[in-house]
Amino acid sequence: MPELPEAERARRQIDRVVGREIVAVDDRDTYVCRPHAPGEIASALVGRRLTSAHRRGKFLWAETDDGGPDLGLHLGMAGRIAVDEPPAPNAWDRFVLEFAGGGRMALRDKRRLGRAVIEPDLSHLGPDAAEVGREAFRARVGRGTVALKAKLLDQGAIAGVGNLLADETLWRARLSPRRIAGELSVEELDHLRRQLRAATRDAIRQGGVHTGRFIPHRVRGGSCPRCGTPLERDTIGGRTTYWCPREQVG
DNA sequence: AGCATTGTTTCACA
DNA sequence: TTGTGAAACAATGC
Repeated sequence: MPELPEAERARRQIDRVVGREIVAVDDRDTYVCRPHAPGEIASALVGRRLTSAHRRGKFLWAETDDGGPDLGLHLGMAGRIAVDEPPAPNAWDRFVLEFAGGGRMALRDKRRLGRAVIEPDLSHLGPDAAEVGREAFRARVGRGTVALKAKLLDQGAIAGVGNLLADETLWRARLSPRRIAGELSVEELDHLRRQLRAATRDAIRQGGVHTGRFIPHRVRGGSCPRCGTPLERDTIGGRTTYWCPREQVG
């Protein structure tokens, strides 16, 4: 599920535990917690409190009190943040904070591609896709010879757009995913940015990227919800891509 | 059985 | 050096 909208909802969950004292940490999953050894994150956090929750693109982090280290979290392909919910039955809680008084916060992730890390490095991330300014968007997205779809997915260009949000945005903007990023006009780039912000805002408000106008039709045999044309399907930028060959031309 | 999957990193290659 | 594309990663669901 996790793209920018899901990550923002996860950030708000983390916000709920700000101020609580951490009394125990389960960091035994050495894949999710790599490169940390078991107990490393625990010893850095036990006794502290989270003081704030932040997000850039799909990456989450929380600051800690008394100059403690930041805790970085990523939802990977299937993760979510579960606050004060009973432990998952299938060992899907890959990383857990337990708080004084019995509450808990878990990174719940079937696929195990999520991450928990101390002092995360965000230097490779571009500006958040929901907040990037017009000039930065033009400069970062409107360059290069890669397909437009692939450019939207490049977290170093702008951060937060995943496969579904990219398809939803391109459909709203009526731009082909195959366009060359560096060949878009300034007008097209500004229009694309506006549609991206709208799609993102709607998805956050309505509960996830699934709730888009295009995504429900994004299946084999699906057709364009505006004009009824059967959707095209191909791999672009390494990801399965659906689009309307009639409206998203060129 | 085989394939696809809403993400990221690494590596080979032009 | 820069950019691009494929593969690997883990696990589940159809």
